[in-house]
Amino acid sequence: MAIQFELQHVCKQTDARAGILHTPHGDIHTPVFMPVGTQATVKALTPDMVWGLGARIVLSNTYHLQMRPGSDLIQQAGGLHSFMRWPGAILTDSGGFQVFSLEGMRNISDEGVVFQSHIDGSRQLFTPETVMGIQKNLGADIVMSFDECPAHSVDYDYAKASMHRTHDWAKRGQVAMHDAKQALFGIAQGGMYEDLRIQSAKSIDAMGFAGNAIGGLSVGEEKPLMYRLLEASVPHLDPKRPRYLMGVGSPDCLVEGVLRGVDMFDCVMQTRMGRTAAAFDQSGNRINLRNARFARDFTVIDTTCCCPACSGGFTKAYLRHLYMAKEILAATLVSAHNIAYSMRLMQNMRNAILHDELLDYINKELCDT
RNA sequence: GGAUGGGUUCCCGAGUGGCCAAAGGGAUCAGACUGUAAAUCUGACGUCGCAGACUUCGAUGGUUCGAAUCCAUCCCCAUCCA
Repeated sequence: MAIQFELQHVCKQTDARAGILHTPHGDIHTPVFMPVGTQATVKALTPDMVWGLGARIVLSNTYHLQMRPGSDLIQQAGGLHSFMRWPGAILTDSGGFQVFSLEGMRNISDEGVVFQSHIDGSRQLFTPETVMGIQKNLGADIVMSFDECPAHSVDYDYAKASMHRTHDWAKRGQVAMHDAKQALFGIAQGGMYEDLRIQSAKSIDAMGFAGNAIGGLSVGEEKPLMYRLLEASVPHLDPKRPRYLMGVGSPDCLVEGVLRGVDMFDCVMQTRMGRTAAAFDQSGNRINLRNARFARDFTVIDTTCCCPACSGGFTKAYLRHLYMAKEILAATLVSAHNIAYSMRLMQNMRNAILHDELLDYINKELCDT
């Protein structure tokens, strides 16, 4: 087996779980937040910084790397780990999300998706089979099924058809992917419809993937709806295998996801915010470091944080100055901070789960949630 | 002292009789950011307000129904000549 999931403990107060994901590139303690490095880099950070923040697995992206520099080049470089010099585990997303985000430049059919490259406009055909081939070249520890991530506004009929297509693609991907060193995860969809979500979770789970993901959430819907759909899905996903909520990672969503039994999360928010002057404060609220009120604030973002920005003594006034001056160090420091915040939140929740006191922890430390 | 070109809302800069509270940049202020087409995007930016009103284009005076735009005088800036 490429990976093995060891379920260590289920919290007695909640559905939250603690576990260890054993991968060819090391063990990952769950629940886990995975920083995103779409283009074979966690933006603004060096691999050793990412490692120093406690990350042992990062994401990368099939579509983006195939468009540039090409998966054959990366294979030639010895695979993605070697190419980007990341010693930990890697999960590659299939490009399913790009089907959604590049809307207007693609055409979906049952066969696959014809994309227009956002780089040079060239026509590209992505099918479950080609996507598996690309991911094989990249060589990540965990690879994702090619799925369709429909907009949250799609009607029932479309969501249903899209879900069936995603199931079909999942099966085809499974047939196409038979690399013993790579674990394939399936992705449940179902739009904003509870019955479809349940049906999809059951179908994907039954296909016997190494792990199960829930996709298509946090695409613009209200949070209570997202939580409801999550609650509908998770019980139908095998507890012995890891559960991955894709693309979700704001502090409140991390907590809500863990509470409902999710093990893995990823999100671009931490690093994007770092580049756009937003930071998580000690309570997980966003602050805008460009605000004039920080001009003479000579305190760090969070005195309890051990990230390079906070432990290094970089004050909010200094960070604001860097943003105003468009200095790239700001992106580095605050991206690191935001990831550190998320890693620490997950670590704390994990500890609480192991002691059957997750609710106590949440009530005590995160009363906002 | 002479010649020429200029002085526009925080800055740069368009505008040469009404469609001008005045293009466009920048700066500033605020907001957004969830499997990254994002070091990006959106809004505000003379004053008070809901429509609307009021005060602005170096200064003062004038022409005109109407002036940032035309005229007169003055003040300042740049370059060149003495």
